[in-house]
Amino acid sequence: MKKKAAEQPFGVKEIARRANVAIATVDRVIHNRPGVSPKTKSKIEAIIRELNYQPNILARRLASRHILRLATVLPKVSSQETDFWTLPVAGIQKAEEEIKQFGVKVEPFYFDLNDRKSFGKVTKQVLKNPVDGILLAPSFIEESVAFIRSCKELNIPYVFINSDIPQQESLCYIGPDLFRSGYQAGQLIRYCTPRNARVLVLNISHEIEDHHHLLRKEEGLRAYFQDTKRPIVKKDIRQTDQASIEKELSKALQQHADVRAIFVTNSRVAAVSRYLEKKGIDKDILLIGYDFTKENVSRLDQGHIDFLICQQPQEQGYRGIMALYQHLVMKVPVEKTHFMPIDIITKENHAFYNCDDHDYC
Amino acid sequence: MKKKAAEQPFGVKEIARRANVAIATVDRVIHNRPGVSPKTKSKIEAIIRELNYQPNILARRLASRHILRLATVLPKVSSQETDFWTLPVAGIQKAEEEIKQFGVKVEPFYFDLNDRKSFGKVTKQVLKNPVDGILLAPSFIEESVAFIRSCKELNIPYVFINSDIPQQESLCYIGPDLFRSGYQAGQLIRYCTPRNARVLVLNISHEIEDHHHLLRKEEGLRAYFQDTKRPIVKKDIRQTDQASIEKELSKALQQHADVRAIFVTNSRVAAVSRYLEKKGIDKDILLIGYDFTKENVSRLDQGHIDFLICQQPQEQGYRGIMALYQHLVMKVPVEKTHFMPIDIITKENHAFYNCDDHDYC
DNA sequence: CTATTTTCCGGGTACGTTACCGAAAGATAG
DNA sequence: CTATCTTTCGGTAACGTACCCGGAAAATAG
Repeated sequence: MKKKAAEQPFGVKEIARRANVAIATVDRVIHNRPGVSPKTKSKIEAIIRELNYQPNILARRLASRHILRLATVLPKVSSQETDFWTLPVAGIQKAEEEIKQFGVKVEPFYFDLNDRKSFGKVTKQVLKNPVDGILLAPSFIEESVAFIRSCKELNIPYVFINSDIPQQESLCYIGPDLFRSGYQAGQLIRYCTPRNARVLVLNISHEIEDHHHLLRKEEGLRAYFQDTKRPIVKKDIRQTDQASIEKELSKALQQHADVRAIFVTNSRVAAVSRYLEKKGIDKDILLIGYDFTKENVSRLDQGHIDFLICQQPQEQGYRGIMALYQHLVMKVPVEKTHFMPIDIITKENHAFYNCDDHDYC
Repeated sequence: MKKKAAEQPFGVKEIARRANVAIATVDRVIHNRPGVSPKTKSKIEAIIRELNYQPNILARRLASRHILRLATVLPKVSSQETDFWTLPVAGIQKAEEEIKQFGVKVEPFYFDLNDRKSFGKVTKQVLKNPVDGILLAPSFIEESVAFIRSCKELNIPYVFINSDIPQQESLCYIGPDLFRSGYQAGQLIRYCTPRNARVLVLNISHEIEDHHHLLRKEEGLRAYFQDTKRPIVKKDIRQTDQASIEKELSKALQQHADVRAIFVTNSRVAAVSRYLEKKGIDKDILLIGYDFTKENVSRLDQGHIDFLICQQPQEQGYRGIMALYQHLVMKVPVEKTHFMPIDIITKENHAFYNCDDHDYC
């Protein structure tokens, strides 16, 4: 049951012995601190490479008096519009629970998705505190770019979650591949509707950045039907309240009476389903949308929504924090992109969707 | 950036001080070792409760000279039959990589799924070594029950993976909910075939235990169609080579020419798809099967299989090890069952299925 | 060449636990 | 009552790393 651990891994002590220096000196070169002559420094570095020295994380965290502070910058959870962000937040908390033993602390900051100014205010707030890493949902592109410029100056690593801003040298991106998820929706529609049934794409959002986000999904869908002559129409709805959605939707359906499938490019699909149910046409039109929100799941369960495409939101939060942790504590390189699986949720399987991370089972 | 950690958590030192004893004595009661009088023991225990003492895992692992040995008992990977188990093994390795820093070592043992005697031999082998925890795929029920009886006597915790033996006081079960996955298959079939198209259920396996395993899926499928008058036929195939499968399958299809959907209750679906392709009827019959094996994915990609139902095999391995780790190292209670999500894999999304855990993307 | 600064480095303590060794009690035997 | 064993406990060296402090050597100034 109990045995001595294999003494394979060498420590600073062995390095110091071989280099004929003190442990403190080895420590200095490991942390790239000044006070070491170039000669001894290179000698020690050579030995470190030779022994393939791997610092003992436990001892390191134990001896270190620091605590790592991670900040999350996410949209406020608004139960009225969509509670999508509750799940990433849950994942973040789970991650924090796991690693707080290791001296990591997570401090959440929230901005208002309907108020781009709030984003700037919150990010300014973040940088006032001492922070070692940032998890960011870059909902507003311009403001985000400005923010991460500051981060770069301060040498604070940041990871993007849920939507990406490419070429911004983030530590990594964690979230969906938007194009492929639209492509996936295309496949579901092809399987479940007649060959030439019309498809209606609905982008429901009043923020322009977010809109760009939705566009990629639409592109994916169109790419799937590229070679077929499937009729596809698109409708942008800029007001996200139920009444406006219904009005616009009604107009669109009047104009195209042959619509047999609706692809809502975000989590507002519940509002659409309510309209279809009211009109008694929810069984005639295939309805596909996004995200595992409470309301969406409820309406999926009642049969008013056919498919929900999800991207493991709580896992995104969990991995976002863990990526920072891996980078800052474990000092291991992290992959640049973590595309989440494209999960297809139905009435039948929703109860089992990541059931161990929350209370649905 | 750097600050003193909150000194909130009390350690053994503080406990010793308050109890007017030495640290060693506190350590003795913490580990329930002999050599402490009942009086001082209860006094120390009271203080521990009062302070809500949480041991520092890092210091504990650092100071401990022990290494934890976990054994995995899984089916051998046979590329000929099915390489299903490569993914759980990958997950296990990933977990080991993550926690070997903490003094955990994983030692794999493999048995032959086609030879129940090998199971007994391997498990005997396992108990010869010193082992602190076991991850077990209980493919052979009787033998497994005997094995875990020994484990219980030796007080070694064990977790079941991929298939469960209920009421066996395992630390936990990690794997699919078989019934619900069959139910899910029903839903896919309803969506993708005409209302009264016949469904053929294929159980392809020559081991009886395994068969019982498959039966639950069939039950799920039938449960889905319970109220409808959907015609369903079932065929058991006891020989798993391609020729036997084709012979039996051909017989079944001759007998029921109106079959429009085939539900293969395990990963042998590729063999079926090969037959359908050969006969040129792979486009006429909806084919649903299980598991993300290389061959299955390849044939899914070529359009010969329509859906694969998967249960995150690598995640199962990962979580299995982590559950033991959580229990043995972190000493936190683990949930009794981890039902994995029921993932629906298609030509369109397979490339994104847990792509960060292996090399498919 | 001496005085002062700068550069470089070693000693040593701390982090919270584990676990070994041996000492002081107490119990038992003779 | 002494000798021996047993129970109960305290002191303390590790574990591998971080980091402070002070001292020697080297560089610069005077």
